[in-house]
Amino acid sequence: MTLELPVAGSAPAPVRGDAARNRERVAEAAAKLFRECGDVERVDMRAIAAEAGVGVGTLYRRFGDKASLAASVLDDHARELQEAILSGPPPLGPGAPPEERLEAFLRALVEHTEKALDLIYAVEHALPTGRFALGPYPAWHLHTMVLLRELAPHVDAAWCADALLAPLGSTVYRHQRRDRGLSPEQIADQLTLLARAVYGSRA
Amino acid sequence: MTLELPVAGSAPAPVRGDAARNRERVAEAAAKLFRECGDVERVDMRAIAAEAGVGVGTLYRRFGDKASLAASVLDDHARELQEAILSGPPPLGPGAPPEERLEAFLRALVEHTEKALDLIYAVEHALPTGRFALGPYPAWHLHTMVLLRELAPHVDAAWCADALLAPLGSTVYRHQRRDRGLSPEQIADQLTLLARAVYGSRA
DNA sequence: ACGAAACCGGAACGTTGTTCCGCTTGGCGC
DNA sequence: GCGCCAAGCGGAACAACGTTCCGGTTTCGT
Repeated sequence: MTLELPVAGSAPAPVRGDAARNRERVAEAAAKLFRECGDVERVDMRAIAAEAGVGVGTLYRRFGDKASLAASVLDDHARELQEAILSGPPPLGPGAPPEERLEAFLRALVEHTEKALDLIYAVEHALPTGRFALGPYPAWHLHTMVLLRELAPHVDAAWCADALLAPLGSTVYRHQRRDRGLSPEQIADQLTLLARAVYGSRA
Repeated sequence: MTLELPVAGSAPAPVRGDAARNRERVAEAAAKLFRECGDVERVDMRAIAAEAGVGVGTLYRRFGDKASLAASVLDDHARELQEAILSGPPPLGPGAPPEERLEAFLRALVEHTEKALDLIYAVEHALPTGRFALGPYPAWHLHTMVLLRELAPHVDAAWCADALLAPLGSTVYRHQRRDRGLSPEQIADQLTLLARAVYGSRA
């Protein structure tokens, strides 16, 4: 996550090779078990340690506590999408007109949610603040807000961005997929229609 | 929650007076502690028992487990709103045109969420399925869906109902109130605008 | 008033997140 | 190549939690 930039006057805090290797192993083991079990709370820290082939102390030295481990796992998964938005090819990346970028973004977000639903659901449920505080949400909200401001200066972009992203929260998405039987394509289509209704409306 | 309907051929299972009294006490104590603490997981069952003046065994005999206790507390709080919708005076109850009923419903839901936010947040966060499975959500979704079908036959009413109710999930609402600094009135206004955009749009 | 059935309290059990400490190991200066 | 030592390691130990269990007590129809 952080790049370990050396700060003037302080020791750069070099990371030992085995520590980095173990961190990787733990992150992978945690992601696997969270996904398999479907609920972070039902995954034992001892089980993660065993799966990774390390002791429990190592988990706590690298990640602090269980919630931080979960959060770290979550934004490992989101980084790819993040980079595609910031510097990838249009229409997801910069360069396309706002309507196309917004639609591409919403569809990419549906795809991302679909691909890692169990993991996202498991982690979001365990975080004390839901999805808003940590991880990729602030960036997604900002992106949506900027595009909405171009498309519809007359609406409250901050609120509408939350409202557009709310159906992609893991609990809502999961409910629509499992209980209502909707396909990812149907959800993406509906979401696109909702977005158009928002910026097509006149206050 | 259930009405203890007597089944043909079985004893009606009379409820002893002290049992009913204790059930009431436990529900009140749990609601108080959930609200004060802001997170179900951080409230000890022993603390609820002590606050209610009973033993922990009584909690489990009446409510089965912690999640059921939390769920029970939650729909005690929602029953009032539920009845106002089904048989109260217009525009919340039957008799008003659909646009007015929908708007009144959304505003009432904002008010309800605002009044019991800490409790709702605490309980929803502890439930394994979020808010969808138990409690009042199915009724609210159905109500919204029926009204939307009258107002906008061209949209997917089931999906749009979820989308309209999603910003009222306790995590989203809490985020908007606390982190974004919006007032309940602003949220209700924005939600109303969103609803109008939905049924005012032409597919 | 009396007896049976239902109910009560709280000690006890198993599981979990987290801490702690003695031993091990990797990387740098020589 | 080698030794030093801070950083890292494993896993036993601790505290807190949800839940179960059982001997004594209370309620209510008769």
